[in-house]
Amino acid sequence: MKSFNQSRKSKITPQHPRSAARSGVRPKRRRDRAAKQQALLAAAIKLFACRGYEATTTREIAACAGCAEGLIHRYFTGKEGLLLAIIQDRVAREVVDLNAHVPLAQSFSLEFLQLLEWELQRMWEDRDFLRVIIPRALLDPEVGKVLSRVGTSRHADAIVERLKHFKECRSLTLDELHGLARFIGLLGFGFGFLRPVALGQDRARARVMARHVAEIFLRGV
Amino acid sequence: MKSFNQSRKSKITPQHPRSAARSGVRPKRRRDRAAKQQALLAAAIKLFACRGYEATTTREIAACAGCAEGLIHRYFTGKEGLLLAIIQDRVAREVVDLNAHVPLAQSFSLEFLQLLEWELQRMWEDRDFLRVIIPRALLDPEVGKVLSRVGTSRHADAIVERLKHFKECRSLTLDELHGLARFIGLLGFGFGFLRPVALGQDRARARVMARHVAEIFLRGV
Amino acid sequence: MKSFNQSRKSKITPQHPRSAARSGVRPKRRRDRAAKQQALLAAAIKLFACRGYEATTTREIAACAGCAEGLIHRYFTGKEGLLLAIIQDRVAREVVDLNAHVPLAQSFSLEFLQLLEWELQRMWEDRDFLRVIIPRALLDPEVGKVLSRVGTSRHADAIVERLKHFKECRSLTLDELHGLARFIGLLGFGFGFLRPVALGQDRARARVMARHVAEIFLRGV
Amino acid sequence: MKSFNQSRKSKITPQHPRSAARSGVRPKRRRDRAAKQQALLAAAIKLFACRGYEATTTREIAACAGCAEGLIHRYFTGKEGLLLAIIQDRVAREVVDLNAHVPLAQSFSLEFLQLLEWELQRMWEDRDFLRVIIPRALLDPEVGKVLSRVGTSRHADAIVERLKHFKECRSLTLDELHGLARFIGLLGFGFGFLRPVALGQDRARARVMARHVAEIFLRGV
DNA sequence: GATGAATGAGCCTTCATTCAT
DNA sequence: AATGAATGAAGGCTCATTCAT
Repeated sequence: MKSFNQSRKSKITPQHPRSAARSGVRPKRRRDRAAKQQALLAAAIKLFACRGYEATTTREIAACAGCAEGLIHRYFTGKEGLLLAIIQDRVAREVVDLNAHVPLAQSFSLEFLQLLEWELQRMWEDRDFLRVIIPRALLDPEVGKVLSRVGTSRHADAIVERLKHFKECRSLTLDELHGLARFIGLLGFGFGFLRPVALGQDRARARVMARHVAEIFLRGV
Repeated sequence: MKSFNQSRKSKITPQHPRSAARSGVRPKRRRDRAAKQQALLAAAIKLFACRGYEATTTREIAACAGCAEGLIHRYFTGKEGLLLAIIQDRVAREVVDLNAHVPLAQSFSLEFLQLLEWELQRMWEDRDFLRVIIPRALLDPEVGKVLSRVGTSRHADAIVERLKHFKECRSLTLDELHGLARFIGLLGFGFGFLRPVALGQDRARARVMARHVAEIFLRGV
Repeated sequence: MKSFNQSRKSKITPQHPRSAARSGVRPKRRRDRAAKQQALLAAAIKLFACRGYEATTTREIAACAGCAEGLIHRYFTGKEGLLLAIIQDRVAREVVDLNAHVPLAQSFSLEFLQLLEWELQRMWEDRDFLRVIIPRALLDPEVGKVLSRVGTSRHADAIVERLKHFKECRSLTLDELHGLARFIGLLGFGFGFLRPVALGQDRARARVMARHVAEIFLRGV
Repeated sequence: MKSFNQSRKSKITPQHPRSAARSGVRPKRRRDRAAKQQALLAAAIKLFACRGYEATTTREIAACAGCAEGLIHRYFTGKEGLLLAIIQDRVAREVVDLNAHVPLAQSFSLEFLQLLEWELQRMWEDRDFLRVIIPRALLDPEVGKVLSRVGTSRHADAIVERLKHFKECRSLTLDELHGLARFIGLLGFGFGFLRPVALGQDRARARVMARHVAEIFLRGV
């Protein structure tokens, strides 16, 4: 009975192509290997997202990735290892820096709406990953923690830092600020992912709804 | 590579009817269709919630319900039918009447907080159902529609009606009132279900966060 | 492991309605019982013939006979007992007397053709029974013996007796006469049953073929 | 109520590859697709013949063939596919050439008896196949057609060609020649297969009967 | 190292049989 | 006595995993 993170024999060491380039020895081979691993990860996330983890067969994944079924076990020690690798791959991937892309807005309200927009966008872009990981998070607390770190608290601190710049937030405790940041994330999750993806709502409509709720919140009673 | 969920394969102790669990005594089969159906539904939702739909076997469900496997097929025409029955059962069940249980508060603020509390509570109580249905909704658009009706717009109208009683809401359009209801519902879902259940956050802490956000809103930003 | 005939607990005693009429006690009840038994036998032979023994469910038989599934077990001690009962029922049934229906022909040739015609007819009429029993006979030697007694040697002796009347047969040994009788039966079986039923050949055509072969045989080389 | 066929449920001793039957030694799985396919076909025809198609389990077939159950589905797409494969295999197999094995006899009479002998022999050799296919033909018209082609008209043409060499047949029409061939085939089927296999008659006795009929025919009635 | 053929445990489902009503 | 609801053993089949090539 192994826990989520202690992947005993896993050789998942992401094996980035460029690290192979360092040594002149057989770079082709290593590039192939890394390419196949990526192909498997991509195939797996795509199939897990649209069929579900259990309903996807390793045969399908291998076929979709264009390589042999046995590689799933060699590289990732099985189907479940592939799922772990998907998560770790996402965790390892450089999180796109909010601050580098979105300059601070002029006012608290604008900033709030801007952050919401950013979240809506991110959630939509991550939808395949979320479709895979949410069902797992509902089953396995360990996965939930990872999701929490990666998916939810990801920008939380960054958002808190940004909000601190506004006078409206001066009077808020740190706890309240975190609550606020989480709320923005929640709006993003609910209207950027859940409604369009799970509930089949039109995405544009969901976005309007999100702004609607945000505006009510900002205007106050 | 073992399972994520450490209890995935744990034996379910057969829940034999009543206290006739004394060893050696065959449980004297009874004819109680309604009771068996309920037992199966209860066992199924419990197991689906903690192991996932696919990973739960009909054998386990029957054992947990204390009846024969064949009944799943007789009553619900199979495992999938059992899932549908769980959903329909929930849909059909008279939604516990908000108004009958929670008297209107004295002020808008108190009412708002009270409704939030109610939602947090409801989401927590429904957590098993949500754990089952959310993963399905991510795979099957049809299920998504049901979840939309049941899970999201459930109390929306009732909440709107209640809010109308307060002078603070007089100036709001119906759309805005619905936005307000959605706001409460989202807080309930996010902090009453998602955070404690999926992300493993302490429930009390999640509740505090929800109140923080509500208070900021009520106080005005 | 029980043999074919020792039906230990079977109460298959054909229970003819008229034997019930003898005693004035509850004749209705007994008629019902006998009627249900006959209905079950009829339903079973029909379904066994068109779906096969294994592919027919006791549920179907009961439904087709218009009575409860449990009766199959009460009356015939199960599905297999029903099959035995079908066979015994057929064995017990008074064999239609060849001599009473078909007067001796004027010549050997006419007699031969007349007997062939009779066999073709009998086989066709018995086709449902044959469809049931032949597959069983191929599996179980005991059934084969019954079939042999009932189906093949049935008229053999009668036929031999009739053939003895013709001068053409004077020179034949008893063994040869039996061979001849079996040959007539074989023609009947092949062209009266197997070809139309198993090989899907047009019945009229099969009959013509049979006569053709018979004529060649009679004409000699 | 036990089964008709006393050996119905007897365990089939797993026929592990070669003499590696020494206990404890895992049979060192080999890749020999063609051999495994043949082993499965052989096991299936044997078991189908003695237990019947429905009563034979895929588990038994695999055990008897000394390979894994899954292969039945991989190679033949299931139990039914295995049955079809048995039929196709038989159809495809080059019919042992009558002419290559049996030289034309000196006279018509000798040729007739020789052909009869050949048919009796062939039917006996094909008995397992016939035991499998006849019950199927009684259920499925499609199978009937195959049986018709393979089992009945198989040598008809070859026989007709051979008979043409004899002066006794000069005066016969083609139709009559085919009648003659059918006569021989029917004797072969009836006395070479049906009587010994289905009716449990001694094989030698059945053969004598067949010769009696043939001799009567040859001698002229 | 890569491949995919072979394995076999375990799944959902069917259905003859039992037995409470 | 008759019913049909409940039982549970056993079936065909799938598919993650192993391992000969």
